[in-house]
Amino acid sequence: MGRPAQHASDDTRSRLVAAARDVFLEGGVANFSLREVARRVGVSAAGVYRHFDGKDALVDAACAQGFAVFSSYLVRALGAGTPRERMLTSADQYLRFALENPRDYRFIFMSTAEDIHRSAPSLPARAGRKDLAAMAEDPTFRFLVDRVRECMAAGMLDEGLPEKIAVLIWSHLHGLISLRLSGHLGPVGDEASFAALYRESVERMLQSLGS
Amino acid sequence: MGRPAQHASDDTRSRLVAAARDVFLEGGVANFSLREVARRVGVSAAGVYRHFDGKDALVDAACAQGFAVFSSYLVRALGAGTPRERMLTSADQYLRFALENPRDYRFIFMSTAEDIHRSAPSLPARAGRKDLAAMAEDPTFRFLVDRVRECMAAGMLDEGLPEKIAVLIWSHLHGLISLRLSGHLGPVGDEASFAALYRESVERMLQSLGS
DNA sequence: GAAGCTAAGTTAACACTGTTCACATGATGC
DNA sequence: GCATCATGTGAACAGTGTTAACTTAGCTTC
Repeated sequence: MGRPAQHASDDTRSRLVAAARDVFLEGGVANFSLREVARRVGVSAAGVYRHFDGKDALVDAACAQGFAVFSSYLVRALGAGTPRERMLTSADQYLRFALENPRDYRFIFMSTAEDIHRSAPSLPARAGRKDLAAMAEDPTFRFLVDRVRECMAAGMLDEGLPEKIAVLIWSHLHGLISLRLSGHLGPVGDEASFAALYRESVERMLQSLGS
Repeated sequence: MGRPAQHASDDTRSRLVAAARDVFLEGGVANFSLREVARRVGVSAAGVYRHFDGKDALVDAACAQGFAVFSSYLVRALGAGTPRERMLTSADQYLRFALENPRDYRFIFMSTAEDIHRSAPSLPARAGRKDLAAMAEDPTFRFLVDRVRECMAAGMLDEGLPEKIAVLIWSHLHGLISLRLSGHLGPVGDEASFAALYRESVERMLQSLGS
């Protein structure tokens, strides 16, 4: 509160994450270079270490900002009138984000912590860390659970564990998008017809989960 | 045929891809090092270039071998008796492969060409390359389309474009597995209960697509 | 105002990486 | 016997992440 400008000149810090984001979106994970980011901001490579613990932390910060953009897409769906419309619009926004920011989407949902960081802890370690407690904080999941819950309350989805239904729906959406983005879904054709397939698939999903 | 041992001593070549696979599975994409592979085989870094065009080609070779392992899982499903059993067993084998070789699964289905290679051509370029023609050769997709087709012939799936149905099913399976592997599915709990959710989900899917 | 402390930056170095080049060497074919 | 060619080598280059020692500007506190 009254503390006098704790992070007064974090200007370069934010310029670093902005540049990191640029570099990242231009070249992907493989081409990401801490030195290149430093170069663009006009600071020495070592200088970056005054603001971040290292390359990984810098990438994390860039990712966090990408996540903020994603949230801005989802939140627009809250403007819709009925629970059903909010659910459908959420799915739409989810798709829009993926198609308009494919690299961000891949980075957030298709890359694992192992891909990004160099440490390679085995799966159990990650699962143990994330299970239940930490997972409840995943904003994407919470958002979707909320949509499911209000659809249940409105009677257009059968009662049940909202988390379980949310998993089913999210998996389906993510699966379609993920396969599309990774190029395994060639025959679907252009973007418009993929979007159509996506919407058709969402409707079918909701219908099959309703009474 | 009669050509005298064109690749007589490709022994080191195959040892290179074996070592590459080891290194890759141990450390993931980020930690993969051509020099490390060369070191393990007992060859100089430059020597690798006698057998591969560079790091990317080496990774490609390792990936191709991983894909062969994947095929060996799928092909086991063909032993089942009825079309329905073959379909369900295929889904089971798909899951088994993913859970027993999570790194391979991620490498094959969750990483994009951009993640692996350093070049970062925009999405349209990739889509153009893979659309329709090349896609028909994707063994995974062909396999699944076959399963769908014979289920249609057996009357347990409604008639329609098998490719379209295959996309729906595959997306669903992949979505579940992908979210599980990337740690976004914490609350589902242990592996056994995830497998149960997976199977339940497959049944539901088939039922909703049947007459 | 002088002294001291801290945040933010520097340069230099280390141990890596992928890649290329000029060179050795051992087997093969004529 | 001699040339060819695949297969290997070592040295070098440019680039990477990271660390250490050093400067410097700004603020606090006597």
